[in-house]
Amino acid sequence: MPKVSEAHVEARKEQIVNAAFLCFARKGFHPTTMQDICTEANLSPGAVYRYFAGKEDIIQRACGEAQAAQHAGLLEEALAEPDTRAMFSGLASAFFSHFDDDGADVHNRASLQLWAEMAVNERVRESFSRNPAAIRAGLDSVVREAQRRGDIDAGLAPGAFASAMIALYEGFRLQKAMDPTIDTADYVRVVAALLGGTAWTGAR
Amino acid sequence: MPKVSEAHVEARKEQIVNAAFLCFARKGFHPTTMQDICTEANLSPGAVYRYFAGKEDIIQRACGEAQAAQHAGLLEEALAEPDTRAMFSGLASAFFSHFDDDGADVHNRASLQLWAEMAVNERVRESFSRNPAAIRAGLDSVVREAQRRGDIDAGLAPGAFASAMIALYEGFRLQKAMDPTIDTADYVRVVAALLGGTAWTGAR
Amino acid sequence: MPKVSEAHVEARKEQIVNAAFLCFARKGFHPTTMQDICTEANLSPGAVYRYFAGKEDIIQRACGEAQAAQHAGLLEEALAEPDTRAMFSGLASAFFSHFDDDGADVHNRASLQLWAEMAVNERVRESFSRNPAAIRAGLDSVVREAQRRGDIDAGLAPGAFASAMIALYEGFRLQKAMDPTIDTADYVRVVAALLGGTAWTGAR
Amino acid sequence: MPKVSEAHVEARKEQIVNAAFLCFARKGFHPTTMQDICTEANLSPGAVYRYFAGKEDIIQRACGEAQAAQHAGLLEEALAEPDTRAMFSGLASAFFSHFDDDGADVHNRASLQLWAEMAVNERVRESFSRNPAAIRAGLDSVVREAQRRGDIDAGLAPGAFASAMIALYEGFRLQKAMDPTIDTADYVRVVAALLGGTAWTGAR
DNA sequence: GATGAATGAGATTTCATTCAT
DNA sequence: GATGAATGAAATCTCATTCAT
Repeated sequence: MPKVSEAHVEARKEQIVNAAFLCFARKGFHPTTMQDICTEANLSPGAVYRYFAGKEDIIQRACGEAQAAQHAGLLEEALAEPDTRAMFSGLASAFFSHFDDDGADVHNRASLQLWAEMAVNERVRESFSRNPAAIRAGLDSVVREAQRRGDIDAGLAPGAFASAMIALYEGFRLQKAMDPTIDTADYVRVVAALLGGTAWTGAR
Repeated sequence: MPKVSEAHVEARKEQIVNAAFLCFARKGFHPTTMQDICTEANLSPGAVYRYFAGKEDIIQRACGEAQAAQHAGLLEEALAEPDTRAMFSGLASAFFSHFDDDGADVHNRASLQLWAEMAVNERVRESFSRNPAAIRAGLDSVVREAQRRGDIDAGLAPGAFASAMIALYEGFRLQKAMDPTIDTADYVRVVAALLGGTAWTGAR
Repeated sequence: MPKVSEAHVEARKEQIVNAAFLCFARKGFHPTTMQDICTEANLSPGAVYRYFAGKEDIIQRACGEAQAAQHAGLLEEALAEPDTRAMFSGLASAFFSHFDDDGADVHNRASLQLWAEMAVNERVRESFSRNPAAIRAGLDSVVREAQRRGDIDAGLAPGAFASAMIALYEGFRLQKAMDPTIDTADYVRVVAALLGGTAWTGAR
Repeated sequence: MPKVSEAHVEARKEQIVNAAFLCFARKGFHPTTMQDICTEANLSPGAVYRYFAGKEDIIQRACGEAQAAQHAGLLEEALAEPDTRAMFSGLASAFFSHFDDDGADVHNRASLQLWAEMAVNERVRESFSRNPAAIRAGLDSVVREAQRRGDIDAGLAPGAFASAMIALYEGFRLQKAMDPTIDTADYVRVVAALLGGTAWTGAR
């Protein structure tokens, strides 16, 4: 009896969060009304409030969803790759592989809402800084390893280099959110070339 | 009648937009109330409505402000620089020079709000896509020039390269908005090195 | 879902319109606030807005109510009466029969508000000119019939005669709205006498 | 010095009241804003408040204007006419003579606003019941005189007869306010015929 | 568990009125 | 005297949340 219930509860929560996620991507957090979410989820307000304490709560959960794709796991894999260029281009491929999925633009727009909210809402910022921090730490290790191997200029600050990698990732998402027709493959090639030192063909 | 007005009206609008800008950076567009703006501007609601038709109108003007710094003029200057590396590092310095100004973090947070709003609000998107488009076009020219000189791999799509440059810029702003203590100088060095081909020190 | 709704919705709308009607009669359309209506209806603002789109919408419905009494049906009955005098006095009795009902003065004052609004508000005028037009057409037929029978001077314009009948009706309402103590029975006698040619006792 | 001033003051008041009158006829009392009046009068709010204590005050004065035409003087003249029919038709002509003047429809619509306001606003009602009362009294005398002469059925209540005369007057104005194209001359003929006993051509 | 009608605080906006210039 | 910018109370309307059924 509790087992069924538990599954049911999770299913309902999922249903609501998905609906909310869609609404947020469409209108942003604040312009989205509870009614919007209820309508999208085919549920009554009362039902929604059985599963979530309030709008804030739903935003939190939906934001978690928005971040879910950014699995830090990739980074450990990357470190195992002995060829630095392969490591970088592998990372680029892995990170950008979802950008042409179905619904990726929904995800990108929602992600933007999350960034904006984090900039402004302490609670959300605290909730969601853990994952980015982990990724940043992972990238940091990757950069240090590349420097240790002598492939990346040891004079560059590893943290700043990691920032640049994050910027290449999130900054592209920004642009995709504005115009989903931008070509991802071309972009990935540029990123791999920049990191792998093959973009520059002039004099060293 | 016109004696006081002309200048006075502009001053008042400025005053209100500045107040709004601050509020937006603090709370985001939608959670900011007219009352917040009035309080910040030390003005009554009636006074604000003498100068702006409504909240939407203020958002528009404040967004304009948020973009103002992104002067396309720099790009024409850059094209005149014969040394490609100098061109890139000049651009990087110029673009990032405002990131440690007083109030830069306010600007960054507000900028994030604008991105989020653009993703979601057709009107705002239309109003503000012109400037980014101009910058993108300018960067495109810069990249093509670098390829013509043989300094950048001609096999890379210039538009994608421009996207990467924008990502390095906006993606850093994202991170600064979350954590203003990130070091800008280190970051600029990394960007210049990536673009100028000096980051990679391994085998070509 | 439909079980309660159907009837309940209508009942609520009725309740709100009745409350509004009372308020309008007391203070006029524009000085009546939504809060007045809510208080009178013992409902919260949110509840009222579930049933009506706004104040304008309520005014429309309340105006419909204000007109409801003016049933064009009477006129067809009247045409069937072969004696012209009986026809006129029957009409007079029927039309004025509601003037001493409970709440008639509320109705009269509200009616006045409607006239004033119609004079000034295109939308309301368009919504409510249909019923008066029908009544005018009906009276026109009545007058023509009386002329055909030779009881009313054929040289008089039927439309103008109909106007006079309307004036005797609405003009009395005006006076009742100002002073509800005016005697209706006396007035009906005068109207019947004027129309039936028995008021004048001098030389023909 | 005080003489010029006084004339000036009166001229300004006139100017403002006229502007207000026009606005009231266009939009009604309450929807008309002070700004509307100022604009129409080509005056600033400050100037208007020098001459009137507030909106209420202007409404009062404008209402006075709306009534001004209804000069009780006509009634004394009427009593002097020895022929009752001539008396009635003279009154009708006199009373309705202004209905085709330039600006009569403005006046009619404004008049309607006044009636509506009187029904609802004690202060206005008190201010403006004097004139109608005088007219009613005058008409009463006229009716009694006609009854004394044997021309009007002595069994009819004189007050009710007077009410009918007022109704024929104000009720027509109502209709003119809705549709200014209604023919006045035709209507006056009907009124004179009704009162003078010539409308009924059937058996006595 | 689910529903959706109801609540009521609070947001945006208007406008009569004042007052420094 | 005149101006019109500024005030701020009040009006309309929205929406997160509750609760009887």
